[in-house]
Amino acid sequence: MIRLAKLTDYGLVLMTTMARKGRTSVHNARDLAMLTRLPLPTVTKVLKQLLQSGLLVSHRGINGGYSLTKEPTDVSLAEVISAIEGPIALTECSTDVIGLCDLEHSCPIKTNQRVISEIVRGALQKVMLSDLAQPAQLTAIRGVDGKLVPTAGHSSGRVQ
Amino acid sequence: MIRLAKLTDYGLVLMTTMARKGRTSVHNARDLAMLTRLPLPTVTKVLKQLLQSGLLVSHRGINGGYSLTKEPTDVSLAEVISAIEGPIALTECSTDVIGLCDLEHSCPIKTNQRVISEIVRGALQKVMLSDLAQPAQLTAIRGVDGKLVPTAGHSSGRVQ
DNA sequence: CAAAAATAGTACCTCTGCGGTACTATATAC
DNA sequence: GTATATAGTACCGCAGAGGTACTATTTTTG
Repeated sequence: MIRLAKLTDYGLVLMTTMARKGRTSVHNARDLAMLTRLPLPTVTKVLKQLLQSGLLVSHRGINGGYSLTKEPTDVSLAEVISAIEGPIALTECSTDVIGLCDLEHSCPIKTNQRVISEIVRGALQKVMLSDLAQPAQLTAIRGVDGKLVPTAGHSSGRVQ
Repeated sequence: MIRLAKLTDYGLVLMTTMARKGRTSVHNARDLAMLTRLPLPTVTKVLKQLLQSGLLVSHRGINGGYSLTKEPTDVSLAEVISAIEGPIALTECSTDVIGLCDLEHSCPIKTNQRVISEIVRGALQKVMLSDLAQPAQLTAIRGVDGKLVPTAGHSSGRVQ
């Protein structure tokens, strides 16, 4: 339902937790599992994915662990999300992969769906990890055009 | 992967197809299946869901069919999407249902995830069915703040 | 050098829910 | 009354998410 996968959610929790301690501090999987109250095997799995996407660096052996490769202010939610669940695309049609859809050549809204994906992706690129790490301060967010937009009661909601 | 379900995609195709013919024209399931090149059983299933959500009105018997309840300019993508797959929420935590998440009381980013969902939902509420029905004319879209934003090459994409 | 502690990588299993199909009931036009 | 359409329900198969287990590798420490 336009829903992030659970593992992605966990990834956001882990990245946020690490971001709070600063880029240079090292976190091992066990401690992160304790802090986040998530099961250890799941935590290690997600950390491996974040590592392979380059969002984390690892250090093995005793006193080893993970740390952020970039400052929390330089990591967007879009990066974290796509690190775990691949490219952000609201429909298969909006990826560049061909042959996935029978309607390939006749789909009437293909181009528009790319637009939709762009809008969502753009919104997620505007929110940084540092924004999530400081929940109390997030009362506004940069809109698609980069300007600040209040997050509460924003605009004409016709739906729900 | 932050992906619309196929059925939702079909819903958008069907609604767009109907929107092109205007609000008052009646479409039966068989013709819509032909037009969209989608399997008839699937088309009828989606139409039923759109009907129950109030986006369509139906007329039974010979010469029966479906038609839009509102003008295409008054139907947002958010409405169509939530009609088929329920409330737009990027994580279970951002719905109002409680008891879904073990972290309920300790989740460090719960409030922020609501914000993320709001941003995405807001973006989808800004795009109307009439925008999708006229693909060639959609070169800009209203941003989160309501201002027009070009859809091509817009802004600093750090990801992908 | 050996043991302990951490990550790296792979493989596997379970189970939800999406996607698709079939069937029956009901309403309407002629 | 018959043909044609929608209304509603129930069912099935399967991909993929979520979770687990096991082994290999690296590094610190005594």
